[in-house]
Amino acid sequence: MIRAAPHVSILPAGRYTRVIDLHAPITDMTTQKRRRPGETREILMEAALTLVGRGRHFASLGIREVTRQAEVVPTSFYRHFRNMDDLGLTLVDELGVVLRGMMREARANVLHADKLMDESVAIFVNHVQSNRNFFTFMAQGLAGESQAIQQGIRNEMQFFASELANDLRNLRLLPHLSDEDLDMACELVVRTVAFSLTDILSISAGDEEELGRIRRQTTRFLRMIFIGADHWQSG
Amino acid sequence: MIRAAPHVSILPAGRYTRVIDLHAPITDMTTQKRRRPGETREILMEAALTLVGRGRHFASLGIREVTRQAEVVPTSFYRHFRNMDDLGLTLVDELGVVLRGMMREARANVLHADKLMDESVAIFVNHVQSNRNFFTFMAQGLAGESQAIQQGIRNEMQFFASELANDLRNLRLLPHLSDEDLDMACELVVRTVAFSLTDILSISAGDEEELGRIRRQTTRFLRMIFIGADHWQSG
DNA sequence: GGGCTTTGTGTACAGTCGTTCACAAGTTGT
DNA sequence: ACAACTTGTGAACGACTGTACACAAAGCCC
Repeated sequence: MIRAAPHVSILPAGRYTRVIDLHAPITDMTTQKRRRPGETREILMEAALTLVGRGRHFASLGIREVTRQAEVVPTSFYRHFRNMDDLGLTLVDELGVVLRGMMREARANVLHADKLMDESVAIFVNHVQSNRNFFTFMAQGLAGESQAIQQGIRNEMQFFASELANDLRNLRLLPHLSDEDLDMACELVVRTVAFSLTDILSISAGDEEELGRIRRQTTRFLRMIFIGADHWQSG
Repeated sequence: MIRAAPHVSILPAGRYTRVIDLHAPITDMTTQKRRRPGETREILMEAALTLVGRGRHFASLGIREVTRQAEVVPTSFYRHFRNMDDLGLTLVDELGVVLRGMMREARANVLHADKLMDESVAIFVNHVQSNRNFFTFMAQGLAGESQAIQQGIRNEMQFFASELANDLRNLRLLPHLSDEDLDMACELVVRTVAFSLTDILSISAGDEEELGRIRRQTTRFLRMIFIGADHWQSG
């Protein structure tokens, strides 16, 4: 187990204020305590994601560690979550929001069937880069410790696949495929992209060259799958 | 973080003997201490795998926890491994052995091209079932905490893919594919199978019905990829 | 037999963990 | 305005953590 070095607090033990709001009305700073409702909750989730993005595995995070990163007292955690699993499930929910946003963007931008794959892969890669921590959490969760989180992420992926199948149906691509076969093909697509996710996450954040390689490889994977689907005959 | 219930030791603190060897020469049991060289090392690795198989994530395992499962005193750990990462890397090495065994069996049994996929998938599923803990460790490691373990597993997969490409070349399947394209297709195959691995691990051990569904789905995935590869034209 | 090396053991220490509790401060409802 | 509720705080607990050290027992080499 990799443990962080013993924590040496520079700040005095006590109340922390996360940001200094310059626009706040002038009040007695020493008595200011309350945040926007739900803000601490978000801060805790953000803190967990930050630690995950820093290389830690979600399964190895502890309550104290998260609250420390969030600059909140450990007891505060229980005001918002029952345990780390609970926090993880909430993260899965937000992951769903991120994925839906990605889907929306893909639907809006991918207009020409001939560039469908290049553009979709590009959108995916961009979303992964701008939500790196979220996607790291997703990749970890697929083989994670909590059955519930695992199932949640799996559900998100299946939903994504079925939406993709709907879109392809509407676009009249692969028209000779039965609904079932189209679902299958889309499931394969989503899995392939999800695996590329781990490729992206394994390279350092700014390595454009390697990123291009992954982008090309993923596109070729998808192309091969689509060719297979195009020549597929059910039975 | 999910913690086990506080450990209550039933045995008195002290030396433990893993198995009572009835065929051992009669000796003073109180002075028997030495094991077969390297045995404790194996016991520790086995203990880690057992915990992983029991649902824990490798990243969340601690030295004390592993030694407790191994029925060995915590300090013994350091006689064999520098830390948990070190143990993990050794597990990756053994994982390679398991994978090579699987490859050997596939090569020996898959003689007819027409049944290639069904038989290969069956062999894979069998190996996963008889080495469940190892494969769970593999699935976890793909998005794990340790970069080194992650890279190790990735390397094993790439080696597997390149061996598969060699076999397909020798079998004169997909003869029109360039070496590069064949490698690509095999990489996609290995990834697809690896993802099915997480499916298998997510169902309960004896669920034959669900297992059959996964087997069928994986076979269909592979068939689609091969059809795609068959109609692939490089460029 | 005597020394050297390897392996397992017991003790110990300082630090971290999850969780409980009583209390303070702010928010909301009336 | 006052009560009820929600949220943040600090101290405290017992258990567990990784790791260091000195020592004992067994195998190995000469």
